[in-house]
Amino acid sequence: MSDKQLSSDELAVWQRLQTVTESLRREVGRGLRADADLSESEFTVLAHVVTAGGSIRAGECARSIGWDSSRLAHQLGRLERRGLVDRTTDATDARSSVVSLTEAGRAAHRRAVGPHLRAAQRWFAAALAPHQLQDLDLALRALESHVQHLSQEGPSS
Amino acid sequence: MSDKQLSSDELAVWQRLQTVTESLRREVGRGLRADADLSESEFTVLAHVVTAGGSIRAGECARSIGWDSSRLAHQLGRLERRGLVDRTTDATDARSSVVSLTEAGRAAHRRAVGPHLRAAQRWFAAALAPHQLQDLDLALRALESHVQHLSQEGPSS
DNA sequence: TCGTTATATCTGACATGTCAGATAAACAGT
DNA sequence: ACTGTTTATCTGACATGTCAGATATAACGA
Repeated sequence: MSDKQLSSDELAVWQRLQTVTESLRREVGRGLRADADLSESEFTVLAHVVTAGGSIRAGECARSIGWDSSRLAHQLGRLERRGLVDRTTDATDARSSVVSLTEAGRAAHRRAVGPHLRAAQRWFAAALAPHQLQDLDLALRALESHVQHLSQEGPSS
Repeated sequence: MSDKQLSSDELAVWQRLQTVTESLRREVGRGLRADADLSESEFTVLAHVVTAGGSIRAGECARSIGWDSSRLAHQLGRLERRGLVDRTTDATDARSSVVSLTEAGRAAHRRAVGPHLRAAQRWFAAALAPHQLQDLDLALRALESHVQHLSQEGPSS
């Protein structure tokens, strides 16, 4: 389609995006592990189940997080082994499974949400002036819709 | 230190940053695997060795990438098994090991660099207007120095 | 109903990332 | 030289992520 080449400025920003977000993910994940003994991925799943009201079909959960079903299935297996969620087959569609929080899962989420918000404040929000936050949001929205658009159609150019 | 709480706007941008960068990483990585049979991590290591002139001490490589030494050691093990790099002990310091590219490693890097740049153009740069790129860069620089500053001193607030 | 296709989820194999701790060499002070 | 400490790297255990393919159910058409 377009044969424009990447400028060195663009490359530098692209690389900075990678390294900075990777550091952030690592540091915040480390804190969550230390504060609440949950990985970022575990917390994400628990949070989405909580938001859905305590139980949700697996496929819907995967879609809302943005994961493929395999990744979610593995994570659910680990969460189930840890006793934080239950899986039961859906009454109206026996292919589907319904994920629900155990009491321990609810407790783990409660324990994690405060530290998680504080970590986001400390590592992320504290670094940015209001206009920078706004600019960042606009750029991310543009990227978000671009990526969504691209990944729907052809995998290659 | 500061007890400011995260606003819902800030939380939304934080979450968007996570999801968008994760999608980007996944899609670009998928393309690199398809185009050049290299993972993003493998390519990163090869590229840093190339930039260093074809060989580099392991610790310096880890620092330049921003990885801890364990992560690099595992990746080097895999790259060595694939025949893309060699490891030899440094002549001047027997604790240290020197990583160098094999001919296959050089070839793999050559094969990957074009597709990788095109992927960055297609998935990232194509989505952003020049001023958005600039704004994003400024926000990322602010985050970068903030993270670097924080991770040097105390691990907790 | 039967056969085919689509959908929802799971599984196994393997690559990757993180953590704690092992190993070994260099260094510093005595 | 001896001892303790620091530095550079590696290893093993385990959690995570990705891919291909298995399994089972639902949905649809002949």
